[in-house]
Amino acid sequence: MSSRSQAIADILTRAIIDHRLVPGCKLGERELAEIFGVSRIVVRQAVIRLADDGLAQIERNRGAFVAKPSMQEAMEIYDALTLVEQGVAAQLSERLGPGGWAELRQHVERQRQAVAAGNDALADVLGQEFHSVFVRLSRNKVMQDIHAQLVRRTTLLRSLITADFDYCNLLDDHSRVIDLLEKGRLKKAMELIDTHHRSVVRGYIMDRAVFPELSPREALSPYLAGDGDKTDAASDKAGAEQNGARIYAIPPANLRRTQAGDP
Amino acid sequence: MSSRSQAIADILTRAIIDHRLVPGCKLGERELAEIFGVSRIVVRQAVIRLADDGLAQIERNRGAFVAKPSMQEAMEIYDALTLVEQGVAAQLSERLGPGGWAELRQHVERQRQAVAAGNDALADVLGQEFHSVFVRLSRNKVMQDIHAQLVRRTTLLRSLITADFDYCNLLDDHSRVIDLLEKGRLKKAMELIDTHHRSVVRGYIMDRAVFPELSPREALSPYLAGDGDKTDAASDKAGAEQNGARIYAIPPANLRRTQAGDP
DNA sequence: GATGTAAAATTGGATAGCAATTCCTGTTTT
DNA sequence: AAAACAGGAATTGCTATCCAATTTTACATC
Repeated sequence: MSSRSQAIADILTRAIIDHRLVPGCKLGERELAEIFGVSRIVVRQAVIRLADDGLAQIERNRGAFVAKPSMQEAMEIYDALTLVEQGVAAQLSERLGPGGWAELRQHVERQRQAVAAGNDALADVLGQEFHSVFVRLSRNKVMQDIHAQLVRRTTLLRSLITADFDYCNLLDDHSRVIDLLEKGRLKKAMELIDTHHRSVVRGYIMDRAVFPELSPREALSPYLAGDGDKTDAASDKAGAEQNGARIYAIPPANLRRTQAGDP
Repeated sequence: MSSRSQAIADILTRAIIDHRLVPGCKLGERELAEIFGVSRIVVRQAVIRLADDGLAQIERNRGAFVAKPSMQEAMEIYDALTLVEQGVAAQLSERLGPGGWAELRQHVERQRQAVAAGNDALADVLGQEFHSVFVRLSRNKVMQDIHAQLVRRTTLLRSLITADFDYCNLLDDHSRVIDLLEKGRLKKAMELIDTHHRSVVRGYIMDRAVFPELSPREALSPYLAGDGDKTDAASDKAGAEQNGARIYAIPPANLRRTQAGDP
């Protein structure tokens, strides 16, 4: 493995995008150091990584907190995401071979099955992953990293937001984008990507607690391997094994019946 | 000021984009700590920031080095930059008001004057800045940060590259892009952005030392405020005061007569 | 010259400690 | 009772020193 601080940064990132660490939550050095069983310095390095990623904010002499983006910043993030995905769409519409389209369709199909099976958590994750698969097909690792970062930030946004509108008309956006792109109707596809994101962001209402604020110790306990204090939080919130990858996030009630994970 | 490690990361970044610290250069903790007069830990934190930015590579138990991107990665970076700037162009063509176009033209004009005056160093910087101004007009800070990071990485690339082709036909690309966009000829403008970057990257020849490898101490001496050991490197390589901002980079001979700073 | 081994140097991390700043709390004042 | 204040507790940012693991270097051997 690389460095300890990277490992811890990864866990914190995971906890944030799982909505277990919510915006504004204090990331105290001493507390985290104790939780992870490392020195304060390692924690600090991990937090620096999070801050560079836009997931944490460091205030001098006050410490680090899970980032709490403003509505303005939320819109900018979605704008940037739209721009990136539209650009990738343009590239794919020219360059993608049959295998690529097939992979995308297969992914959508898997998600559809998950929805049909009522496995909301899985559907949620697959809905997010679609966008990553999409970008991965551009075969540009730099672009992938940028996109992944933006997606993480949109996921963070969803922690402090209630999306109280009808998601149903977004359900088929993914497959429609694929169809349009493969047919070469790029402009239409790009518009769809735009409205897709726009309708998501329009539904946002901020300044309203959506996810419960857990203490860092509660929030992080499911991710700790050895010394798992088998607290309540670990057993009833985490779980859901799929494809060898653990899926910790279970969307809360207000997102359950929808395609909420979709940026 | 924010943190000490951030300040040091900024200086190192500056030194890298000024081609004073070249790819592959070892960033030893002890050495840098001594140079900056801080503890090793602060240096490590700074280097983590650089690594997150793609400007350094950290190898476990071996230390940090200025990043040495492969040709593949170089092309991906330019592809990503193209994608971003095309996207911004599309936004600006719809949304930008007269004041914005004027600002862009004014910037180009300043660069033209610098070229005419033979101030290659300034022209170089202005050529780079144009792209940043362009993106700033999108009024999206998130996008700006992503773009700035990509520009830094292209600048890093130019450290290990010789651009031995004719830049002359790129000289007016900026103003042509402005003209096309203002006239609503978006597609043409996007093509021009693409060919602009493509012709730059096509001229690259890698695996050839372009900039001399200085020791970190030599490379960093111009940036240190107080304890400036007035070594030779400081006096003959750095300087050039302009607009209140110090411009340390003087392009070497092979880039001098061109618009080399242009990503 | 190639190879193997011991010494030196370097990294990643732990720990203890210190000045500066911020937070908290209890008291005083209005 | 509410506001203002003061001082101690807690936290951060950083230094210094130490240690194990790993890598690099130097040297000796084949």
